[in-house]
Amino acid sequence: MTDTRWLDEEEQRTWRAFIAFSRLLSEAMERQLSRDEGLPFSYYLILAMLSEAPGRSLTMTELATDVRASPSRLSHAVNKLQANGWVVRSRHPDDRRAIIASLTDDGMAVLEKAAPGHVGEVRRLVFDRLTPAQRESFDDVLTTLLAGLDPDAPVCPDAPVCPNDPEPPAAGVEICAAGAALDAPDDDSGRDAA
Amino acid sequence: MTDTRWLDEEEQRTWRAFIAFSRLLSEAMERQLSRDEGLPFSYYLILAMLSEAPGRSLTMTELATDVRASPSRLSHAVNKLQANGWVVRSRHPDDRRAIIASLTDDGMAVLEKAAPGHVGEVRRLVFDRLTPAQRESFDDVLTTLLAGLDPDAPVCPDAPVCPNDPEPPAAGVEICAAGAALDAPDDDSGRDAA
DNA sequence: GGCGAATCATTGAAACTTCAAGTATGATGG
DNA sequence: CCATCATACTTGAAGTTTCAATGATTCGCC
Repeated sequence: MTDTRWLDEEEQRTWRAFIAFSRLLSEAMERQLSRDEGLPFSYYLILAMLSEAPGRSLTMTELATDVRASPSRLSHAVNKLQANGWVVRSRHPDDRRAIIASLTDDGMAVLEKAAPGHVGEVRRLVFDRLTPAQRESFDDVLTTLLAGLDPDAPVCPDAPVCPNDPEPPAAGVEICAAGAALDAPDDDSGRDAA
Repeated sequence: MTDTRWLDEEEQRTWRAFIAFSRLLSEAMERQLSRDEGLPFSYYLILAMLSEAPGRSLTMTELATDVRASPSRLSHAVNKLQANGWVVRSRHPDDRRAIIASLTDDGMAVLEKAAPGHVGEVRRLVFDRLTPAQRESFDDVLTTLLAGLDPDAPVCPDAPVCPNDPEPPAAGVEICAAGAALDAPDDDSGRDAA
């Protein structure tokens, strides 16, 4: 117990900076989305992830994994999103335990409306302030730490988070709305995919 | 609206890595403290900040600023901590609007008990995985970004967060429990405050 | 001295998340 | 076939945070 290896002064400074940054940034993101769209960030993330999925659909379990939420949390959240008409649930054809959540057109519209403001905030608060070298170091550190936190993290090893072209142009609004969807007129094919 | 400057592929990868890291780490910290001490991280932070303050006391506003919580959030949290006997409230001698929150001996004991496990987790998940150069880059990036988020952030400019020696050896358990307090036998001066 | 604005803090309701069951379906083995 | 266990998901209650409204007190100013 007393053999704890405490943090030295520099480590402590770094740690405090991280805590502070992490809180302030997430609050800023929440505030922006909440103010402009009345949407919590975690809900935005769900819509974004669905928008990228083939057929804009995923099972609850897949979706929970993607947004890193507990099954319970996701279930409650989808209840809300469904009540808003942004997501619908349907049975899985092969496994009747599973439920498929799909983004509706209304949900997609909400996401497309929210994306620019959200991306603007990310850019303003983060990327516009970093030199290319800093951005690269940042990425390096995050990747390193992430590996230790989540061994099987499919986060961004080589391939991007989302298997984004095994299907017809998935046309999702990415977490930060890479923009693909905003130009893609219609993939509304709906689902064959799912 | 359509003139949004979207994130390029690298920025997007970095941003997703940050989101993932941030969530996973804070969940890991919460889990560790909750499992071992039944204490939410935000409460731990309040105790830690109080422990570093002169006389182990701060006004609610000062405390809220230090832990970066809203006044309301802090008030609710202190209600809980007070119910546990870890913090007490008292009137400010000079400004009767203000309330002084002070860490009790019981609260200090809880903090000292919780610190080693918490620090161990931080070390294991973060600092043990970074090279000195990485740690330094990380600090640099965080400092840069923090400056933009919180202009008047007294986070760690030159002087450390807490005015830590204007008084008799403050002997606090720092956020990461630098260890000072764990050796400091007694500053229990308690202060007129409590 | 006293009015109005700003500051310090608290409260209750609503929103979100977590925790501990609980239901239903699928897979396994006798 | 049936018992058993694992998986997929939901629910209700409890805990924490946010939001809007409110009570005190102090400060600036005439």
